[in-house]
Amino acid sequence: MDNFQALFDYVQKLSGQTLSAEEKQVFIEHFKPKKIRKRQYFLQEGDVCKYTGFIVKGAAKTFTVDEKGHEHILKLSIENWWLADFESFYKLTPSRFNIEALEDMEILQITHNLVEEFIKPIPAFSAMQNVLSQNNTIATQKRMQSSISLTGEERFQELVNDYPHFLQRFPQNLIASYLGLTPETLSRIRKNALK
Amino acid sequence: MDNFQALFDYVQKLSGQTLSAEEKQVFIEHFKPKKIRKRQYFLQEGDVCKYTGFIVKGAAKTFTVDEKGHEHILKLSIENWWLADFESFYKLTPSRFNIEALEDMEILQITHNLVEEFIKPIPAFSAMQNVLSQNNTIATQKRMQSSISLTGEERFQELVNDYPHFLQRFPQNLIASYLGLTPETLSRIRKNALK
DNA sequence: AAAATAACTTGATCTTTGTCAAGCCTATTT
DNA sequence: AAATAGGCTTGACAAAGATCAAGTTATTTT
Repeated sequence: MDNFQALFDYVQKLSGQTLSAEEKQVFIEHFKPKKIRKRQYFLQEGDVCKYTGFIVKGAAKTFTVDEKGHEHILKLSIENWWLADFESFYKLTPSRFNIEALEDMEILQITHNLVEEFIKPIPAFSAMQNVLSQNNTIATQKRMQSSISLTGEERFQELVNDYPHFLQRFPQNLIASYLGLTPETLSRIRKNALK
Repeated sequence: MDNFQALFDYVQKLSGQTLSAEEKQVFIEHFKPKKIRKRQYFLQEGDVCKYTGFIVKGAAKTFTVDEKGHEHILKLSIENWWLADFESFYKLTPSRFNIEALEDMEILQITHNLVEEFIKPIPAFSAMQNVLSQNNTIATQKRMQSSISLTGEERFQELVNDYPHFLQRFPQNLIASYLGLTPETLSRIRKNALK
């Protein structure tokens, strides 16, 4: 179960606690390894997000499609992130989002019920959840602040500073969408920035 | 301690649990009632946010000021919300935000340490925190999605649907800033919408 | 290697939003 | 009652960003 090492490392790092052999066994028994091929959907708009998946390898985008057929990317997710539309996952309501693999992926997936029953009782896991929730609140707040107060060019600069590896990994049309810009506009912004 | 009833109701409602008399006493012993007058600051940019406050009465804005001196409102908070810059509150780092009372306020405030030591051990409280954190994740995600994919007019319409009481309660220049628009643009949007 | 697909760039033009300035209400405050 | 401040609106203009169309360069796929 080589896949699980990444998950154990992640839980232990974020929680600052160690997992016993028994606890690791609980993870192995309830998380299911799954492969998702590039362009395959993890979640389709209108479906309930029954699983959350820990990304061992690969990357995905979470997006909506508007009436004009344009994609808007809410999230870009890579290794050591949790894949899900949490609104749908928590409430079991139909999702407004699509989640699609951008590369071949390996994930460890689990349902909400199994998390609640078997995984949350593990202290390191619930400690991890608290830390994760704080980090998320902070990151989303920053992104929201940028969105209401910065220009496209400034938001791009911030992305370059905060997540430089995203630029290596994802094509610019996806980055543009994530920033709330068209690909054309981002192309021009980059051109102007080379002064 | 009439003030505390709002807090008890809130914790019980969100957690779906009841508070015993002893637990209520713990709240009363550690939360300090505080009045904040209109235009007074709860937090100044550069200071550490040492307290979080439960709003019993009144309203506040959380905002930054850019180099041109323009305000950008990240949050508008009213009764039954928690007042804080959570990044600063959790990490005890200097805040990038200001929080200022828009009306005379009554809050119940407490430090991070006291929450951790005395309040979090109360099961209803930590259950409330989990629910709150989920609600927050969902709401912020929705706002972010709107911000990258909708026009100003559409974002305004969404606000009208989701938080109609905000329009009654706050002047339009604050609403505009919250939406990432100038007051002039929002004024024109409203004018055009009356067709 | 050829074909097909996806990604990036550039130009021309249109739309949305911001900026600056002025005027008008409507509450406070004095 | 006069004065002041805060908030709303409108106009003229500027800037940022979107759209449409075309052409180019890379990557995959066959």
